[in-house]
Amino acid sequence: MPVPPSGPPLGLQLAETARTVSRAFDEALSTVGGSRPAWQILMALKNRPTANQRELATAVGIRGATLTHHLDAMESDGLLTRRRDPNNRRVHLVELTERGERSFHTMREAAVAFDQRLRRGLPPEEIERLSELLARLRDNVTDEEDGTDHSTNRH
Amino acid sequence: MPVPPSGPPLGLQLAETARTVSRAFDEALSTVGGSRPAWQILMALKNRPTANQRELATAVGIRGATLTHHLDAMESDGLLTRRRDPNNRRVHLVELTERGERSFHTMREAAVAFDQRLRRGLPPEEIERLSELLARLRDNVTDEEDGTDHSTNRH
DNA sequence: TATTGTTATACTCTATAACTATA
DNA sequence: TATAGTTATAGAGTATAACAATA
Repeated sequence: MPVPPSGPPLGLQLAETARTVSRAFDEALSTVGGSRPAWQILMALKNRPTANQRELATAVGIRGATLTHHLDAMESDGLLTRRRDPNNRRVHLVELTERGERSFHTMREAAVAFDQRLRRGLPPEEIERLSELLARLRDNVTDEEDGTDHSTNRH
Repeated sequence: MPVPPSGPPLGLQLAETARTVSRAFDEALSTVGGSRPAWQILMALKNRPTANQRELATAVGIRGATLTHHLDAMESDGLLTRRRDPNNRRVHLVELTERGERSFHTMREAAVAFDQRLRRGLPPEEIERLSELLARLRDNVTDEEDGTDHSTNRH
């Protein structure tokens, strides 16, 4: 079985980078009292105000029960409210509070600062290139049209 | 406060890519009965056979207690043995068993296959470039010589 | 019955603190 | 006392399964 001659497995480098960077990113957020899940949920809410939870969970990439878990914490922190949709009382509309707005902006600043740190020494073309490469990696790992059998229906 | 004009925060894209790719990588390993921590520990062991646990933990980037946790599982799976170092009986030497060797090779194949999937459509120069960019990102996030105050002595 | 969300429970990875055994 | 490792415990993030409320 021919093995690619290229150096250390890309997957490994990537996993390592992923871990290192994610850790630093999480830490940057927790410094301002945030967390990655909260940040992603807040962003999803900014994109679609008064979203229901199914939409949110999908946007954030987690399961409904996991979302509930985070929303409970964020609600008791006063970042958001949940209320029934009058049109369909099964649906809970999630909305940001004033405090949630402020928290979002604070986290956004932390994320931007983190970005600047991350970009140090990388000219814009490189950033652009990296951005494309990352998108490509996501696609490569998400798609399943490639002949080989990963019998993994995405969970 | 000037904010970089560039699109979606790089940190976010990266976190998202990291999560997606890490998840897929973890799944690729678990398909062959492995896991990321086990894989990293096995690799560290291949690099320095009969390492002690302090060295291993450092190589893998986790705490001693966390390593013990994983080693317990791997030992009861028969992948490795721990025995006292006769020269310094405080030290536990960790060594791969036959079965550990096999497991390593299986995981390595899974990692290589994952890599090929990850590389799809990326010519070697791009991979090389990506590899450098990733290293750069790790450095940017690991270093602390940049004026700003992250009072984070690396844990 | 189907859909939306919650509750109960558990798993994985990680960590800190207190402990044991050596030195 | 200092060092190597383990045990006890906890916390964050995630998941599945069973449930309640609504349609």
